[in-house]
Amino acid sequence: MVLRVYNTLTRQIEDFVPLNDKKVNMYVCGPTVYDHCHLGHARSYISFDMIRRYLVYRGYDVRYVSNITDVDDKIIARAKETGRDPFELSSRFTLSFIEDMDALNVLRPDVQPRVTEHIPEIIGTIQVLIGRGLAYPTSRGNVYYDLTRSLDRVGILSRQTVEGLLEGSGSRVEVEEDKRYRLDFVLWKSSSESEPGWDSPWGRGRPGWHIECSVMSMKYCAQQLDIHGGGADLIFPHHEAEILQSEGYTGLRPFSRYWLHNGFLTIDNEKMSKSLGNFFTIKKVLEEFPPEVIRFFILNTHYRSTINFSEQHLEEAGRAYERMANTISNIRYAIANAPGKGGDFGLLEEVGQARDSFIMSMDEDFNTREALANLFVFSRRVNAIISENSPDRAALEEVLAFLSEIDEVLGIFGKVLETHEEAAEGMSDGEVEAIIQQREEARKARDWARSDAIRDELKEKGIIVEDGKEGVRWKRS
RNA sequence: GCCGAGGUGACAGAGUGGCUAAUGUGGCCGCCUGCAGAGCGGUUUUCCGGGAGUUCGAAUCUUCCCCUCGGCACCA
Repeated sequence: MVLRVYNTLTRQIEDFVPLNDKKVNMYVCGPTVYDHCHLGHARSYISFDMIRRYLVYRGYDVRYVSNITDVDDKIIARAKETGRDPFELSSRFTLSFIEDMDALNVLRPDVQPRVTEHIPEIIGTIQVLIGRGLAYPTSRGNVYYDLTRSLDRVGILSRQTVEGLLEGSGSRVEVEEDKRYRLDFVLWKSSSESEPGWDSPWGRGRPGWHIECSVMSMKYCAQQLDIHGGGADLIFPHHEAEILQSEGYTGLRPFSRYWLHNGFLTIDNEKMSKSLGNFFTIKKVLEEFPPEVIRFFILNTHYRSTINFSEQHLEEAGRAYERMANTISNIRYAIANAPGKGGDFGLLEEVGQARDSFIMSMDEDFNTREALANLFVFSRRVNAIISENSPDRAALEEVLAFLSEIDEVLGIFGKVLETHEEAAEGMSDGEVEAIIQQREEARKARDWARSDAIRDELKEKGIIVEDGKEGVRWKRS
């Protein structure tokens, strides 16, 4: 079976063939840190995290680089508004971002370069572009990319036409007076005294928005990438500018073989925006929902589709997730009571089929939605086998091992799989067990009133008691 | 204006030429249970935006129409 991915460059699903056999160089545009990250960021980085994890699962040697843009006009503007130092602001939100990603179980990139630590490289790259006649400095200390040298490349990713752009952009964007051509984009921007800046051959200034990704991806990945990812909103102009800059610098085409873009996240069917007042930060949502549910919710829609967020949908996802988690806990209880021998009652075959269908779904452009649907089918069958038969321990452990195998990709079952009923504040496991023992005695005596009272009491303390065929089980809610 | 995505059961959301159109949530019924929970089974009447076409066969391809959403020079 071959992995197939949707390539924005060709607008088609293609076989995935890296430049270098099993080696994959992957670069994903990171955030501009001028505020806490929102759910849209979560969507994007969870998607690419999943893609990265799946590539590893399929045996690729992945180098994953994702930047942090820590100097930018938005940061400067926000710093001015709040009277803070721009660097203090950006480092604060960088930490916040990393905190959020850790919470969401997004694996850290192999390299996470910051723009402010790469100013010399950026200046060097711009110098080369000027040397090649692809960029020009102006008397005001700005440097622009000369788009008239690459008009044939405009729209290569975005499918925009020069005419369309000229028509559309004029009304919305103030044209910088020192630009030669209206569509030229800035590589280096001069800074005023009060703005952060670095010395350069063109005077004190800072990098333009697109150049940093070109520079850092080439430095830490390769001159030609296998995968370049980011949100769909970055297709134009950001990624197209990156293509022009990078290819202009290296002379190699294509800059990236595959361009992958995740779809938007909307709130109640509207774009998330501050003016609409429907702006959700990751931190805010984490206050109400566990991270694995947020992850499940996001993976429960194909990464390219628009995903519509609402509390209701997240609650629904929580219930669906619970179903999976219950299956895992059913398996564990079965293991605790399983005979050493006795056969697998078809479990091993189910595992084999589940693995095949997982790979089949994921191979088709990372169809996590279908993969999860298959997993629910698997889950139902396992539950049925467990409740009707008594498969032996080895078979049950095989099921658990499979779930933890695919969780290397999904990253949602960690808590349920790895920890036994985790220690919580209040009561120790022993104390809980002791109280449950009392209830067992009451049950034996058919004192249902007392038995139910104990169960209710424990529930108030966050302990859920369930009576099963094999005996009592309990968990912390 | 230009570019793009999409309209599938109560809701969410896969499927993109061919068995009774996944899966989850919700509703209803049943099994199990002292009860509850979890789980399992069943069920939720014509669910594929509309018309025309291609085809033995279309949610899936072509075409027209209607509607929704997004991008358009520093938003993941």
